[in-house]
Amino acid sequence: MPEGHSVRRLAHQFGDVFTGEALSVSSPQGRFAAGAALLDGHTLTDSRAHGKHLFLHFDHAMVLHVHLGLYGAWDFGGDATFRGASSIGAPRKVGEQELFDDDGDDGDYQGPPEPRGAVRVRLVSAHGWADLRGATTCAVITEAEALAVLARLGPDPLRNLPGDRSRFAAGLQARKTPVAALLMDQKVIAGVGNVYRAEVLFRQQLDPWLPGNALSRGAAELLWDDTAAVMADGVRDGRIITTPAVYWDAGALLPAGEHAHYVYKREGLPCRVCAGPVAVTGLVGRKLYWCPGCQQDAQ
DNA sequence: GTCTCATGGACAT
DNA sequence: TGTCCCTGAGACG
Repeated sequence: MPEGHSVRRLAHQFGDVFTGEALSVSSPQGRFAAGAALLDGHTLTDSRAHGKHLFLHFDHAMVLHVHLGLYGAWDFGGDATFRGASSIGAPRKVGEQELFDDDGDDGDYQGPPEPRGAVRVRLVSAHGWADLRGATTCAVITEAEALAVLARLGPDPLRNLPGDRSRFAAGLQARKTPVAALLMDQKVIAGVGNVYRAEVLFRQQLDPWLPGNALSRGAAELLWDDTAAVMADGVRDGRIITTPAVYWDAGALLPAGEHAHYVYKREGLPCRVCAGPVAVTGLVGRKLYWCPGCQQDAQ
């Protein structure tokens, strides 16, 4: 899935291309027909992200709440006006990765294409369209219900509001759960997924099994700051890159070798720092990638 | 064609 | 801790 950085980019994108526009809302797949009818014809007034949750606010105080889950994705298309307004370029697909669809014919936009596959929701403005597929959550809720969703989420490092760092540090230190599990707990920190979890623990040289309450206040705050920094890079780049440029091939941004990560999906390969083999272990149902040499033996 | 896996999370047990 | 849901891509026959 899109971790928090992708959802933030999506919020920007909806703000840029659809805010202030009356939208036709439909569910080509049919599964969201009732929800679509509640929104159809209304104007998008605001677009917000918190962690992995996206909230599209409409002029009648109803909110489209979307969580992409593992497989969800949005894609976009439109005319020159739409593409010009887009912050991420359109047409685009934003899901597990961002793709540019180069079969788009800029010149003669004829409206949205025939829906392909299972399109849960389609939004259409005068200038463009957006399709949602495969989301875990897609629901029309009230403003109060949206606030309730926010209330059960932890601080979002991409917002990084005053007090968030302390709240995160306190959340870590209050529990004896392994720090690798706490980073995936959206009540502790919102927006981190399996890639950022593994990469940030490596960057901070933290043993994934270290209990939260064994971290010092300083270590917890550094973990927050590094997560905020690397996720902000992800918002800028539109992809998760956690390694510094020294590891990339000369030239463009990450060509041939793909050296974007330190440990994620690199099991068995030599660690970029200590050259020992990167390991993968199951932790609460997910795969945890880490370097025993750097993150355990060194402790 | 069929199977497996994936950057989640809710719920039951 | 296990099970189920959402969809599509790639590996395999």
